[in-house]
Amino acid sequence: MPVRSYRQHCPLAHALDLLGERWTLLVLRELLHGPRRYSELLEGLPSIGTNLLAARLRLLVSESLIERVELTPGIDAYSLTANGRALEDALVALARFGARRMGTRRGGSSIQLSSILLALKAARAPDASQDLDEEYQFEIDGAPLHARIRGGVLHVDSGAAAFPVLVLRTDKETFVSLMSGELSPSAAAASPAVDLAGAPATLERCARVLGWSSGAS
Amino acid sequence: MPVRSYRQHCPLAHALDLLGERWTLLVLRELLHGPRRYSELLEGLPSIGTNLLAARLRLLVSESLIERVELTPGIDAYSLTANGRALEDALVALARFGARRMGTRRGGSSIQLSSILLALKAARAPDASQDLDEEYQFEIDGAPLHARIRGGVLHVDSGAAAFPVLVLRTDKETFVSLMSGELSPSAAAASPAVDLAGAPATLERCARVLGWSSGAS
DNA sequence: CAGTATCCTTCCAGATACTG
DNA sequence: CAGTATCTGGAAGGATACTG
Repeated sequence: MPVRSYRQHCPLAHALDLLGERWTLLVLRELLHGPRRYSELLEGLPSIGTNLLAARLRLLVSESLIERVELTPGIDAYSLTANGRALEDALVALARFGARRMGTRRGGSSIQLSSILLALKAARAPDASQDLDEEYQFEIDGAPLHARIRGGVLHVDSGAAAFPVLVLRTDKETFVSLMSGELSPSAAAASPAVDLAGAPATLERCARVLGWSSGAS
Repeated sequence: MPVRSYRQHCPLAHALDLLGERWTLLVLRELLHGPRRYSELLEGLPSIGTNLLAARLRLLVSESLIERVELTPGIDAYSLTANGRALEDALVALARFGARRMGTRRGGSSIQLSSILLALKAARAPDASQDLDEEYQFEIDGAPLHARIRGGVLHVDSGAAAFPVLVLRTDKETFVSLMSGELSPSAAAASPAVDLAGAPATLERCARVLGWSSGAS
């Protein structure tokens, strides 16, 4: 237990005793979509400071929310345990709250791929998408991810889709401005920074399903 | 924006910029179940220190997650705004995580009524309760609260139930040991610290529905 | 690459005194 | 009652130099 505990018999206080320190939840965000090496974590968490990252990893390992794994012989990394994966709902719920008040991008802020994935997971499909069953694939700075809508439920993960109705290749900055509504789907389809396979109308539908602000409520 | 920001364009980082400081989420927990006066908040957050509570309240008001309201003429209090209420899902998700690793009560830890309410909201009804439709009422140190199960969905709130199949009066400590499984429903029914209206079998069912550990998985 | 070690700054806990 | 103001020790955080 951390030295600084709330000392309340409360599930929330207990969770915060564990996770409430600075950076902890962002480290878990980085690991939410697969194992990461120490140096990759440093990249994804600009300005964390090596001592803090090491301290957080030590804590999370000791609480068995994460574990060291051998990625390939000689290369090891950190990976979520089943206990750690149980936090996904909480991270998504917090992200959903944060997304509502985030607005368009602020100058000087960096963009992580893990943030984009989390933002996609935090989206809620509108009621109107109840009867859709299709997949969208994105490639952001070369990294593939996909979203599937089926029965009104959205499922997002990294990796390629099996039968996407749309493939959109672009960079992080452009994708973020698309999500925020700053860049409309039609403008994106025409943009030289975007490589789109699929009809522009499909991209419009995708934007509505994922709640990209230009179309939705 | 706080001085210490993560400066990432990420919905989670954004939420934590706002809520990540110590005490902030616990203040919101206290307000989740109704308006509270400054002195009531101090009671519910032992050891917070008047300056920190004032600082957190100032921040939350300025971000319009809470607002001052006049409870009765001359008496004012703090209350969640609609924006603040949007955090309930996140608090419940974190509490659900915390509950899994909380175990039985630690010596020296205090118990707040708001924590009990949150813990009840974090419960998930088992599949077996799909066909139940009933209400349970609790009175903990005199404060009424209730849980309703219907269609497999659990709804918990403060206040009295309309047609409870069970009324259980006790103190916070006993109720907590009941929730943790330390005290079995049958032992509780016989305990002098508990005043139960309703069949012991009903209390057993209630304990299963609310996931009190002795019966459930 | 994967961390420790170090130094310095900022924040927090706890106490207490004061104001309208 | 509902705060604000001030103080002090200690813990956490930030930056960077260093090591196996």
